[in-house]
Amino acid sequence: MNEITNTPAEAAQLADLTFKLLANCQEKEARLAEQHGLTQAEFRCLRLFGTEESSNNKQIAKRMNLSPSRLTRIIDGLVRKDYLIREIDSNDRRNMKVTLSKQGVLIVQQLNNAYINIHREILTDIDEVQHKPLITAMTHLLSALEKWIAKDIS
Amino acid sequence: MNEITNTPAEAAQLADLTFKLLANCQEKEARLAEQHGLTQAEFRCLRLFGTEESSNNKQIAKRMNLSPSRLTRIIDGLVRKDYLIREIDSNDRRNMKVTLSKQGVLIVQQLNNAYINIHREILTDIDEVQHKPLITAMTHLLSALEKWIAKDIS
DNA sequence: ATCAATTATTTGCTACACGCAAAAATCAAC
DNA sequence: GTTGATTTTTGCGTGTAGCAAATAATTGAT
Repeated sequence: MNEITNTPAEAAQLADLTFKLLANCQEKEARLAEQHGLTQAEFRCLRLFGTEESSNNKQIAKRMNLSPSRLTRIIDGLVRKDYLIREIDSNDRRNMKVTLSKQGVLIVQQLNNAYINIHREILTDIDEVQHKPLITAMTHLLSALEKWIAKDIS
Repeated sequence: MNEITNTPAEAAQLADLTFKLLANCQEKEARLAEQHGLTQAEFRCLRLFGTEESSNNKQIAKRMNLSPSRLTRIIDGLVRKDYLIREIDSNDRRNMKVTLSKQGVLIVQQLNNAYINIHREILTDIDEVQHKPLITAMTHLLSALEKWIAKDIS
């Protein structure tokens, strides 16, 4: 059991901040996805896919923290929209080799640019000397959060 | 049109951070909700409800950024679980007056404590001198994000 | 006082998000 | 070659969410 000694006020503030931040980030992602005719799941899949060569269903599912069956259907949608190509892996015919199509590569680039632009815009609204502290602080928060989540699979 | 002058590297880092933070916070909320036998929507509703006296369907929907019809069903669930009481407002019989039950008050307290405890735990994992900068930075980020979202209803 | 417009809630319908369990196909090992 | 493990897919149930129509109540104009 960890000893917890910091002031509760700070924890309460942080709780409130992450709660509100979560809602706003969700909204932000939903908007961006919609602007590109994608569902949120498809958006996340493409973004996580990134420039990765190719992968099979199960690997992507694991990285996205989703069930393989869910992934099948997300990829269904992206194949229907001609962003992904799904073909049987000739080495192991149980696997589906999933690859970005030409259009897929294109939209991933667009998506990344748009996503980064949003954050560039957001940064213009924050005092420049705060930028590095913000990124440092959030990096710490993220790793602490990841640790908490990993731990709590009790 | 705003001029955008900051370094793209920072924007890309921030994009990556908020993307990952979103996924992790979602996971965190889902866990907490599940531990209390609530769906995520119910969790958010109760948390937003907080210690507020009472409210009607539409007001809650507006605050939660959901449609009134969606709210009807979320409240349905919370009434079935005996956390909320729904009765006709005698002043205006079109309104439903929604109030926390005794059990409701209790679980909201539990929920808040648990939520704050998580963040207290997370803070123990971050250098103490970083706490205030973290909160300051995230407050700025949140207000910048809120501004971006409000603006972009173009 | 009555009737039309407005407002709040609910219900039916639809679409997406997600996981579990069973089925189908393939591989691996004996 | 049969058995067991692995990958994907399909069916089904549940949760999330909004829109449009139906219902009920209020308000306002005549």
